[in-house]
Amino acid sequence: MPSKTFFNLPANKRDRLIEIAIEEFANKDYNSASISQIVRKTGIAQGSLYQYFANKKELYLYLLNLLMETKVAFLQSDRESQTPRDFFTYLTWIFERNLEFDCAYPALSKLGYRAFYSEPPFLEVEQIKQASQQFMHQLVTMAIEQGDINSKIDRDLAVFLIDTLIGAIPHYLPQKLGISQEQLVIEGANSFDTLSAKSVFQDLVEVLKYGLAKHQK
Amino acid sequence: MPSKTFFNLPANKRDRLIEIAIEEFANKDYNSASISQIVRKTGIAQGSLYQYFANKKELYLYLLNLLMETKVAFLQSDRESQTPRDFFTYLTWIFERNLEFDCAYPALSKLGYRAFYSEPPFLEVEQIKQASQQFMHQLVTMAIEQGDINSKIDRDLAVFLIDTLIGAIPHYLPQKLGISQEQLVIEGANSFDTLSAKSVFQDLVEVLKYGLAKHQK
DNA sequence: CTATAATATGACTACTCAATCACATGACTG
DNA sequence: CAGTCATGTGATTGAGTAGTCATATTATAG
Repeated sequence: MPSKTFFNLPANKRDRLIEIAIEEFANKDYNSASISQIVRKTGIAQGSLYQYFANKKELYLYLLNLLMETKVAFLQSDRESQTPRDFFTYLTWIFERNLEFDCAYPALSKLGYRAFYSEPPFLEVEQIKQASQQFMHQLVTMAIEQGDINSKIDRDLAVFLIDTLIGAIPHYLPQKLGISQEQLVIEGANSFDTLSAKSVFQDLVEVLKYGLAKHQK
Repeated sequence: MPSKTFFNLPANKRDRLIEIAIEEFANKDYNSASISQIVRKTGIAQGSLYQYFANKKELYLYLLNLLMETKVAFLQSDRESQTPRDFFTYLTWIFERNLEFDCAYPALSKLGYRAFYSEPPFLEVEQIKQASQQFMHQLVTMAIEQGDINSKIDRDLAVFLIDTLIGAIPHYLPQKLGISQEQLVIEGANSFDTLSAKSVFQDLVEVLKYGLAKHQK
């Protein structure tokens, strides 16, 4: 969607623009994020940016797609993602891997949480969100077939539950582990105890497991 | 916090201002909500509004406090709220009563969801939010003492879970019951099947119950 | 009727914003 | 060298913003 000109840009200039744009949209919601600010920080002329991207929305959606691609690549890079296993073990892995991603790309992932778990500024965002929900829907369906999840349970409800919690855990984790968002962005994975984080995930998934599994009575 | 002048206002004028202001902050986040717009819609002079409220923030916090008071009054108005009972029955009641509140005060509650489940624009909002979380913390503590919740479970985690789901259910419910947000605002409680809504709540609480209760192994 | 205090008013300040455009610069080609 | 095309530039446009202030209106009291 960006213009050819954008891709002809020297890599360092392009990367710098992307990085600064991500930061802007990570720290402010779509309406408050400012093209002028991005232009000021990069040192690029305002007119130039509008030769790369038709408008604010196009830039934003480009970044959002970049996030999705980066995330898919990140998740697939882990060998373990291929090996099949019990749904709740897999879910724990998703939580852990998600956290790793957030530490590796803090600004990018913040942009994503803002996009998907606040009011989406326009339809396209909602569509991207629904695509990722559909993935969870498939997983849940498989989990039901495998017998990991009780077939009596409404699949939509299960998807809602899991998806909501995946989206909300970044609010809980820093508070629980006693670190601020800023620390996490600066120090990344070093700012907290990986084991405590994992144990939080395990506790959470445990609750989901007992809640969603087949239970007697 | 508003000025004396504000309270001296004829009731209909004051109410109209409040109503329009609530609508503005319900439909846009704090930064995008516009004082100019509120002034235009009410027909009140801009200078007048700034005699009632020192600034945008004061107006916003006034509305947020109004929400909290209204909600507390609403919940306490139900006799059932007094009768003690099992935690998960009570939780179901909270979900149901919450929905009733949302239908009774759609704009006001939307303002609240925006305030508490998006990035709070400033510290005061976070404090109000924490106050309401503390209430849930007490309930969970009691539930553990009563034996409704497994004492092995981290109370913070349980509070997080419940609070997150209470905040997220308004995203799920309209989608599940096949109605739009707008319909709900316009038609209120008539736009959906109350029984289906209740059954969604029961399913959800059931999951929480089995997830959080004492379970063998 | 007059003086004082309370309230209303909307033009105005100083600012930010997304987007545009006329022009400048550089690169490659014949 | 001239000509063409791609790209860069930042001042400008038009619209919006929160908040202020001098002035006007209204209410109250002596």
